[in-house]
Amino acid sequence: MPKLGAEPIRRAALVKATIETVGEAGSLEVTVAQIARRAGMSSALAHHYFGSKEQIFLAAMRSILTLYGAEVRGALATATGPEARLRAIVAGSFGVGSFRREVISAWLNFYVLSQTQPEARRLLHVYQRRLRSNLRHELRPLVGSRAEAVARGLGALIDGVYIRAALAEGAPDRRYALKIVTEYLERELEGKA
Amino acid sequence: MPKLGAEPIRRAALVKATIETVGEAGSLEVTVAQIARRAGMSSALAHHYFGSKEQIFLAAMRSILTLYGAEVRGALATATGPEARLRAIVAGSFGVGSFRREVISAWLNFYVLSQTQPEARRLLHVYQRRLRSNLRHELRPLVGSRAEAVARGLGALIDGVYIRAALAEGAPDRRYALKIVTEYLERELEGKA
DNA sequence: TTTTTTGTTGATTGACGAGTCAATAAACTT
DNA sequence: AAGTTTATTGACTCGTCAATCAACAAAAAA
Repeated sequence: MPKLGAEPIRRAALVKATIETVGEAGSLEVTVAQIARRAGMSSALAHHYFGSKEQIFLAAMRSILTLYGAEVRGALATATGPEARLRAIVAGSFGVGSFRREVISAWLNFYVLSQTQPEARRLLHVYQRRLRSNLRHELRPLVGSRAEAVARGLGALIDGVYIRAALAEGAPDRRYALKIVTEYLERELEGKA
Repeated sequence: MPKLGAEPIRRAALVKATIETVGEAGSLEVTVAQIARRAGMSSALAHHYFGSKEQIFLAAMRSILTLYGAEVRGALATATGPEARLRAIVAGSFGVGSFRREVISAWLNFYVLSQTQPEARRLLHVYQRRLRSNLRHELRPLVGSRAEAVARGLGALIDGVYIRAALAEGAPDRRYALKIVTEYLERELEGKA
């Protein structure tokens, strides 16, 4: 029963289902059929819209990165001054949308995918660069020449906290994650002014 | 042509080949046949000694974690005093044996495996706890009540630096990795004494 | 109303890969 | 010498899964 204009809805449903399925399975070794079933359609339809499993994964990854970017931008919107903006970037990185079990787990898996998949790698690089550039920009007036190193450290720490959250049992603790990264930031800023 | 006492040699060869294969492929989706070929034997023999692919992976993971532990202990052997010991732990974490392309990549993949595989998870937990406990122990006299938080931060940062190295192209830069983590440590220690 | 476009799926294909097995052979035991 | 244990592999089984296809249905266009 074709309701026209199904394509965008189907695609979105598949992307959502992919993140959930990969997140729950904790692995990319999920079948297109599993994803499709969760999204309420046949695997044939999933192939019809995305062409291949690879493309489904890439779409899911884009979705995660877009969500992440949106949360950072959202947090940044109301922040003025370098320190506030740095805090906003960090807070945005642990936003309620991104810092969720399945999303974290899916993110980790897509991270691994980036080792093999050129396009996945590209996507990840774009976001890493953007984050580092944002951090560096706000850090410059506060820590001068150390900006680059601190930006890299913060980036790595954020990744590290994510990866650990992926392995921890129970719901990931946003507050605690935030605290760790924020304290790092504060230590680095201490000798400022 | 059975040379007796082949078992330990074969097992070691398979473990080594597994790390190399997984590291190069950047994925756990490698076949037992690939691993076995690289180790110079048939896939049947690999199954004969390990029983299953899963067991092969676990053996490889144990090997990585054992190597890591050995490097940390090695660095610790000559260090006296909390600060020197902390530096040793960090340095050991980026030892020449562990902080190598294939090993890092394999490590990342086994990390992901830990989301699914109970035994892999257990192994990782053991090592994470040991690291944190070591760090905490040396941190206590230096930062007091902050020891726990700093230990967690350091652990996460080390993981984060590893994970980023997995994605970076070219040979991983030990010196730079070490610098980032060491500086974090120094900042935390600054207000000491 | 015929035709085209869009949506949808069950069934099938084709490849691949983990794990098993039977067979072969060299060494070691009795 | 006969029997047992250890080493080793080619061939095979069996399941799984990505991807394709033929076919059907409803809406839109002609």
